[in-house]
Amino acid sequence: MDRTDESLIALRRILRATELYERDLATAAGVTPAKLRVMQIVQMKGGTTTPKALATQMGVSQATITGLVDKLGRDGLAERVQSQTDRRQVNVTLTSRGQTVLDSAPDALQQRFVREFERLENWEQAQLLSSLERVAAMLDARDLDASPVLTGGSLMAERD
Amino acid sequence: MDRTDESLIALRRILRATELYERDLATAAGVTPAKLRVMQIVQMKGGTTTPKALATQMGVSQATITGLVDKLGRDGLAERVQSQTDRRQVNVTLTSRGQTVLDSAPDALQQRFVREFERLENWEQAQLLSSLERVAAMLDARDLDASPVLTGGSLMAERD
DNA sequence: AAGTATTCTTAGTCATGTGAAGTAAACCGC
DNA sequence: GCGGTTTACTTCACATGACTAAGAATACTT
Repeated sequence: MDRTDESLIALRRILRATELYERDLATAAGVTPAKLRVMQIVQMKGGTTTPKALATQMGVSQATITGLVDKLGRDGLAERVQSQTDRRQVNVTLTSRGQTVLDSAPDALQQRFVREFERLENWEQAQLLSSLERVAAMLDARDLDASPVLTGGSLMAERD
Repeated sequence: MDRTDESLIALRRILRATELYERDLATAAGVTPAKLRVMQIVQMKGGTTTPKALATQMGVSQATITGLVDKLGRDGLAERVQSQTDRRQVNVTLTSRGQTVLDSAPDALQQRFVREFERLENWEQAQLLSSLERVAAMLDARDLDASPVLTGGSLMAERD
């Protein structure tokens, strides 16, 4: 078996481990993965964002975000506030309960990766970082030559 | 920003890119991601496997596999065959149409990663492989001390 | 042979995602 | 400032993927 295959296998293990772990973590925190992700992004954006931004960030449609925000609202974890400057817009913010829940539900990757990573030697950390960024760039490239045509709609849409 | 954070960001980019890409690819092939995954695993296992093995491999319950195999059957992409040796067991195989579809829907990671990977210098490949395996080991539950219980039902979330 | 364990399916439920169609506000050209 | 277009979001109907609980059939163990 060559290195390409082995690398792919390692990559799949990473994806799989993360996916499974995220599910469990969300269950433990009493929120579903998608809702947790929304809350994390809201926090990351400084405590308030629009559905539009959430949809872009998460790579899903606005309709999906509407549903998630509805549920977060019902759970008392987030709120909608009409924007003053543009009344079409809605700002999503966390309630204090939402904050609490979020703080108690550490990020899946965070939890699992950080602990191990910080245990490594300096040079190892440097090498891992460099490799991960390399791989990310390889996968994330939006300017793929001869990229296979995928779906209708703008696939090459967004990033961050 | 320190290396830990940067590494996490890179890791997330990898996860996100893969997730989005997989969706598009499955859509383009006319199958859903989960069904595609099932077909890929069947092929990987040499053309036939049991639901049990699929469930384990995918990290999902058997009931889920039953549903997916039902749908693949309805679509004419896979078939169930009673095992001769153990009549509780079922062997899932691809139909020839299933084969065709699978061949025309290259693996998401494959597609995107291989092309870039094989372009790298020898030493770079070696380093990436080593790093990826390292990260996979870090994330993989099996290798974690005090790993949180992952299986169904109650999860005692541990906090550091 | 009886009891237990394993493999799979069925049934019911829930979460996540979509597209299409609708509403309301903002923007643009004149 | 009016009319048309674009943008931001919601609603609705529906597909997919996942779970648990319970059941049926077969195999294994003592």
